[in-house]
Amino acid sequence: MLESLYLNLGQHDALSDAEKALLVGAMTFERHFATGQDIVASGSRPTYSTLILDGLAARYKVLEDGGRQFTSLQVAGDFVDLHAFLLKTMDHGIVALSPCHVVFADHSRLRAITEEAPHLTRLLWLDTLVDGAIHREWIVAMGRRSKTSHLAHLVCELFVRLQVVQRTNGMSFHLPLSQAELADVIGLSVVHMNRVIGALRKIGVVSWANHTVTILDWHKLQEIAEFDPTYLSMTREPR
Amino acid sequence: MLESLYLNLGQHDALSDAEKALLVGAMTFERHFATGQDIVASGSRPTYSTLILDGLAARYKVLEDGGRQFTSLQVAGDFVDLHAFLLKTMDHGIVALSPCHVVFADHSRLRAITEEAPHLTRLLWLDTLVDGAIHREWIVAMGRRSKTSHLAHLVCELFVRLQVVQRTNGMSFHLPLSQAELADVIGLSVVHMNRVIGALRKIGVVSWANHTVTILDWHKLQEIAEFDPTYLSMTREPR
DNA sequence: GCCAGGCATTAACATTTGTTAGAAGACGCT
DNA sequence: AGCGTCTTCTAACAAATGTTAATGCCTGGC
Repeated sequence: MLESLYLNLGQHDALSDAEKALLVGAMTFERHFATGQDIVASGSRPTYSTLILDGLAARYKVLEDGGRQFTSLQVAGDFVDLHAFLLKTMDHGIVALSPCHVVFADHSRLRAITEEAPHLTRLLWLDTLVDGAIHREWIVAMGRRSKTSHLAHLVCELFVRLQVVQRTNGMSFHLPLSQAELADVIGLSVVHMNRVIGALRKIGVVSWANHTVTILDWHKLQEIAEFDPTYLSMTREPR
Repeated sequence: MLESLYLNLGQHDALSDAEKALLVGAMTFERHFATGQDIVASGSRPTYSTLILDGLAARYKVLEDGGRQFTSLQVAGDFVDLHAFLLKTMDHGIVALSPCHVVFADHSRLRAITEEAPHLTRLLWLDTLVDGAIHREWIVAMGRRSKTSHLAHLVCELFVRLQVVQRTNGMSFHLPLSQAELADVIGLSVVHMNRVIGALRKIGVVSWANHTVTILDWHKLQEIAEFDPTYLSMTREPR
């Protein structure tokens, strides 16, 4: 059941069978969320962390004027709120952007892992560190890239992350985001989001229809995005 | 010597004397960096993590067109590259924005801490999680706040963080950043950065001269920024 | 005290991005 | 098939932000 988690953690360093067993042992019940449902509410103090088995979810904050900003996208194999294990209080919400199948890991059992399984603890820590690295890359994209480059970068990142957990299909992947939602990822108005998608299409590096993105020219896309996957730490080495 | 680190980690949960001793034991040599010097180079694979004892530093990335974006500001008591302990390869650089006094913690000794001191490990992990929370707040600011609000938010955040490590002076703090550097924090041109600072001054919530920021109206500043310090996890509770 | 260079500030203009509004298309429901 | 609703896409205009350039200020070196 935890295949996607093994793929995710395992891309950084080898996972032993004992460690896999500990992860399985940390899981409690499963649940399905419908598109648009909140998986974790802002301000809550969860006693479990949520692992996505399938689907797409996002962290977000809402401002007083109603503006919404997504701060991360989470795919299969991602813990959406592993940080809440130590941060305790959620300062943001997490919403399902597609039907999501998730499983909950008890904080008390995660704590036991930190007491007894140092290597696995480091891998879980690392998982949150990669989260941070992705955040930094997003900050760079928001601050200093053109919007076209930003979108191209997002496509590169999602493609690579989805590939790791075997959710790509050739050079295509499913991206169940409306343009309004995408605008809340990039930090744009819907109208301009539409212009930017149009620009990428016009250049001919991606086709984008029916919530399916197909990369037509990976090399050129990567060039536009200045995409360097180093920040995703995809090399397998002792950690 | 590690007072600022104790203040930083200790704001989240109590630190025992044994834990303080472990931290002291992890430290190797100290060093001073001049303003503008790189503390950690992008692409390097450090075998130690760097703790700031005094000074201001920043993580940054540089794009092909020469554009620079800071992804975080680091103050006394912050580990600037604790994440490199597990990420291994630096995907960004770290530069001193003022004269910096730092001390290096050996990765092998940090690793020993993860093997033997679970609670301290969780506190170090937490430190990197707060880093991530700050990143998310920056993403929200870049994507959905007005530039004035973004700057106000930054001032609020820095004031609170500096207060924790006792680097404020009443309602003032030292901010040794040129407007060009500040522009690389917010993601603006220098000219517009100047306009935005002018706007905050005009509203009368801060005075800003000689690299010293004085908050004249905290309540109003917080309101403009929609600043809610929850994300900094400043409550002391079992972790 | 004088000079050079960096920094802050302003102006004028160009470009990007947002807003409002509406038309056309897609999609589920009955 | 028909309907309503959400989504995509466009247009026209408004506002925010970037660019280039010039000015004056301040500070450190001589």
